[in-house]
Amino acid sequence: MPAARVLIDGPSELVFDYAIPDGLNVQPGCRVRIPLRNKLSQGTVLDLVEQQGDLGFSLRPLHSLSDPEPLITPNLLKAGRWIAGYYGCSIESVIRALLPEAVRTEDNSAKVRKTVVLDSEPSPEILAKLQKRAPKQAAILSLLAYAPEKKMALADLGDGASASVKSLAKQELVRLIDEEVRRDPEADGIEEILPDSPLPLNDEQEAALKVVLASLHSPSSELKSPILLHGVTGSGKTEVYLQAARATLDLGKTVLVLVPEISLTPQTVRRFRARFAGIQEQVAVLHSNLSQGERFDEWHRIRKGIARIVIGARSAVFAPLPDLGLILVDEEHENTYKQDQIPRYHGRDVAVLRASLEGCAIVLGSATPSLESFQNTLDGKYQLVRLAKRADGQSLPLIRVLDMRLEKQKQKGGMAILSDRLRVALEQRLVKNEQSILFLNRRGFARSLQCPSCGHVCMCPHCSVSLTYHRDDERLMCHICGHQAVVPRKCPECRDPAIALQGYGTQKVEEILAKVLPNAKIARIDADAMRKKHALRDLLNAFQARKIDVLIGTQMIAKGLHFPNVTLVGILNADIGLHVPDFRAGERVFQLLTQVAGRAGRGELEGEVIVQTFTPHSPSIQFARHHDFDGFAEQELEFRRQFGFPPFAHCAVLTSRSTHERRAEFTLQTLHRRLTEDTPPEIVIGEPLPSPLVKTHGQFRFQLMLRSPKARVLTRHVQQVLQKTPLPEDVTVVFDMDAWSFT
DNA sequence: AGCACGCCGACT
DNA sequence: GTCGGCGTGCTC
Repeated sequence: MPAARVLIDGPSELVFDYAIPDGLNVQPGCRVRIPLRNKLSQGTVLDLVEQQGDLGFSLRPLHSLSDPEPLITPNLLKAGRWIAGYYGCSIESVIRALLPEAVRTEDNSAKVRKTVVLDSEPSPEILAKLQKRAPKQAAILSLLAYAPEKKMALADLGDGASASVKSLAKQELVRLIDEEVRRDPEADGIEEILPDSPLPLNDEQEAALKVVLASLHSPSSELKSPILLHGVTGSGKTEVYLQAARATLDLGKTVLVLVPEISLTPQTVRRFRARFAGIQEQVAVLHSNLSQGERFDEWHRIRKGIARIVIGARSAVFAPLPDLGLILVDEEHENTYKQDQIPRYHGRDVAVLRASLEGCAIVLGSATPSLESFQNTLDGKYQLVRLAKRADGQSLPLIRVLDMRLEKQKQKGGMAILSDRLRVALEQRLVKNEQSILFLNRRGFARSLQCPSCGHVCMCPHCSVSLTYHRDDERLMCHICGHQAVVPRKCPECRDPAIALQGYGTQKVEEILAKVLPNAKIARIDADAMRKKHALRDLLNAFQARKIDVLIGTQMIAKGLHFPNVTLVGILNADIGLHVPDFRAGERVFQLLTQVAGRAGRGELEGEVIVQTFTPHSPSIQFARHHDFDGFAEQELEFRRQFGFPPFAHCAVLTSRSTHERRAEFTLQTLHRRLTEDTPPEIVIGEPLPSPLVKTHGQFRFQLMLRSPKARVLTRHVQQVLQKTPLPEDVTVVFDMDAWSFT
């Protein structure tokens, strides 16, 4: 007799076997109620196992099924096991990601609305009688007669209608039912969606679509390998996605669309709903900002096959779609696909795994592919498809690189924030009534507050960073932990009142611009300006309607935006991020410049990009300037190969943190010592060092980099050491496989 | 002696 | 997570 191996809910990672009572159809992935001690608990069936040998006791039978069918499909369960092994996290933590809280808790249910239904028209006699005796009831009946489907929500019939309805129901003139209503996450505030139809494809798009369709139709194996769609900004990747999605639906299969962040879901949803206007209700949205109710509804609509297109961020990779035919990963290079909490999976990589388990087609799209994905095309593991031209035939924007060292000499004593060239270019756009975007990857007004006589810099008391001055609320703020402080009148150390602002951020640029271009309408988009709900949407709408001339923003404006009237993009300080101690620094700068530059010239008008930098000859900047992805990739891959960095090895980080500096350091040193004993030969272990940002949120952090061409070997080795090393109290150790951030 | 409290291991 | 066993130590 097989038993059910059950993972019990809760943080303790308990796995027990239970006997299966007759007549219960228990499958892996089922949610079950099980007796544990003297109480009932809930759990997830991981496996059906043959009971082997004598355990010395007989298994307790499981109590019942929470849901009649398995909530986790076999493929998703397989993917879950893979994630646990690959990233070195507990299967319980993965199941949590697989089955959102809203779905696993039993007391959630569909939202119902009291609805009044009119089954048949009342006879004129009855109506006449009611008219006299109960005019309110008669009014309700006539309202219902004209309502769509002859039904209305009780709440919509106005205050005090419920007594009348009750009476009508008693006379069997109407029925009162509970109708399930969908809590639509994207219903709120979205303008009416105008249906559109497929656009004609150019040759490149046609060829790309053909490759995707071949993969979609191929029964298996070779042609199913992932497709990397490298399409320059404005090349019309989305149109290829939309037509591929249509073909998938026509096959009776379903589509999963992943976007890098939640803020990008509405625009993607809008495009899919417009294209699939007749079947809008088949488009579901899934991301971590949904309310419990919305998530419950969307999840079950997906599982039942009602929603056949799912659009969402990282966590949507676990959407329980039946008959998955196609996965689209948009902007596949984005770091936001990496989850920074346990389980620390990479959404794109899990998508690739899922595609292979489901035997479905997968397209990774980007204007700046990650070197990992690109190397996979060189190795023949992925297919490479290119869109080198912009869809509308426009050329890519002209990119000028401005040496700010010269500019600084010119503007003697000035901060060299806005070059003459950029200022003139902005003025020209104003005259021509065209729009501009200025990009600066630092918010706030001034980077720090420093005393000119003693050199003291105002630091965050909890983090090893300087506090940023924000003029809006006249405060010093920490961008790591959010700590706020008042601005001191004089130096806290030496009492010199000459303490001064250093560096600049978006707020300062906004102020300078207001002076330089007094007639321009200027707006700023960054985390501070967007604190209000819908602020981003409203501002982008205003920009679209040309009510704003110049948009200043941080990386919030770097991706996905499409504004045909933007002909100038200025990048104020392209160097930020170039000098961080991270082997991906160059790749990141190249991607950012290319993406931001891509916002220019997306309509009829030609675009121009001005890049201000203190290191004009940096390869990332030069390759971006020439729109030369291949050149950049070739050089960067050579460097990565030489030093054994990704994509030629997997890179993991082990971090220890504690409020006690010495304890964190000592713990990591101990782990390092143990890791270097009996190390599998392919693993390279770095030195335990303080993190580049030693202190954050009041905790000291030390880290250790490990590399290996084989991810599983690395994870297993680290897990083994972690398991047998007791950690001192107050020290947390984090293992991050395929880590993306090293700060 | 009787009981409150906290630690720790087991839970199929 | 949660229950219960057990040891400690305080109070009646």
